[in-house]
Amino acid sequence: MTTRRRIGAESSATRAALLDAAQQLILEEGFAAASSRRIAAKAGLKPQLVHYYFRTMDDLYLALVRRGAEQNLERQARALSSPHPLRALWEFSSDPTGARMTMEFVALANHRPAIRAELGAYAEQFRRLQSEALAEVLERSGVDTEAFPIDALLVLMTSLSRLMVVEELLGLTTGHAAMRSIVEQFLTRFEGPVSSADSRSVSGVEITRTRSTTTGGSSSSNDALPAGRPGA
Amino acid sequence: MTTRRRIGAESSATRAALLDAAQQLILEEGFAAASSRRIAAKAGLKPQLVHYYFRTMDDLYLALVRRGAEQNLERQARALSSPHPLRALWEFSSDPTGARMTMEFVALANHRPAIRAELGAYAEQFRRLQSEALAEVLERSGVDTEAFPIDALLVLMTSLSRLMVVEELLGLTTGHAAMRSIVEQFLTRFEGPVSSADSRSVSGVEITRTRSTTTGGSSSSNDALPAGRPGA
DNA sequence: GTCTATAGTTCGATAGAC
DNA sequence: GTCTATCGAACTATAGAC
Repeated sequence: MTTRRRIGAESSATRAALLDAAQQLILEEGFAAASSRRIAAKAGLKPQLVHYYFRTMDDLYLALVRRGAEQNLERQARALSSPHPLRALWEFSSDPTGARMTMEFVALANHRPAIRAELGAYAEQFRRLQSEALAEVLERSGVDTEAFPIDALLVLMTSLSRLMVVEELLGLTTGHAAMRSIVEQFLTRFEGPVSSADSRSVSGVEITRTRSTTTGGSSSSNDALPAGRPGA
Repeated sequence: MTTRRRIGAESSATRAALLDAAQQLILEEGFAAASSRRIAAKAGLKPQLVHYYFRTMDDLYLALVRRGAEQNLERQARALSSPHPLRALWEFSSDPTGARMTMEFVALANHRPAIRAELGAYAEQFRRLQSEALAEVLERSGVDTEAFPIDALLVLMTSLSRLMVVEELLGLTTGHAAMRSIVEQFLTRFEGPVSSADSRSVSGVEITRTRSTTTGGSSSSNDALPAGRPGA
């Protein structure tokens, strides 16, 4: 079926550089701008190299989903094991860069079955991870998981953070301050007030969106698509 | 500045047919598929007509935003004036077709300033309309708007309906049933149980997504982009 | 692993005849 | 208002030399 053609190794630094460039382009100008030519140009490489490492553009996008998802699974695991998992989770999924990246991919997934399948599978993993990690923590905290199941709480937190990020992109902030204050009350009630120790370092959402050269394109060098599960 | 060239009247039936075709294409295959050539083909017209009615593709997309937004403002006004405005609002913003259309446009807006501005403006209008309409109703219903301001409630309802719709597109439904049952409790508490009279007829979200010919392309003939405000 | 060369599409947009 | 004709650009993907 598929025309047999040489394909570069997954471990290649060039390949990683191409993925980095693609990610940056998608974030800055959307998928329409992430063409093989432009990706290569941004990475300082020849366009044909894109097709050497990825048979089709879909393959490239898929690789991007996988890489981002793996990074996020790790980050989320760290967040969930913090002393204040709820708060960490909230901040994690409130990261604008991650939300934007997720948005782009979900829109793409809507019309590309292969990407939808991949994204859906990871989304389930993300939620399961959250669910399991919070189960014991919340029982202890005194949350009434009878009236408000953990999975529902996760849906709630995810949806709120996602929507607010996206609305802010459009310049719409009506009701956001009030909503954030309510969330803050909730977080404080079950995990105590903000301690300057958490947040930042714990959630690990310190996005370096400004890589443009190729130097040192190791697998951990790129930080976009960092927030919550893909699903908003 | 702009090259002067003839532009067709806004009242044209052909123009409406082009917008219909574009909307359908976006819904089915995303913006990437909504090219001038493909839009014309779907409408059974010549590609050049697209540029006769719209100077650029951005102009066409903008016209689509405007038309959809106006339709939605009307629908939402109807929903809000129903005997059960909260429930009507919930069902209105839970419509999958509207959510998908909004998603596409938000992703586009993210990288096209003109569209972002237009979408943002409408989003504000939508929320203001919701806010004003619910103000009196809720005070009466006994909702504690001190602890939970109306605008925050709107953010909450919008975000929940949007996220669940999108997640379902990906095949992820964990926590949805539990969340819906909680929402249902809330709605029942303040507006009573479901009466078969509301829903369907009131929210006006009876989508006719299956137009493919051009016949009768009046301005009210197309029903996509029907749900909630654009903002998720 | 990276290069040159290139086939084959599709795209947005315009000019000008009817 | 709709048509024919067309320019110039961008795109995905492949073959084959180095």
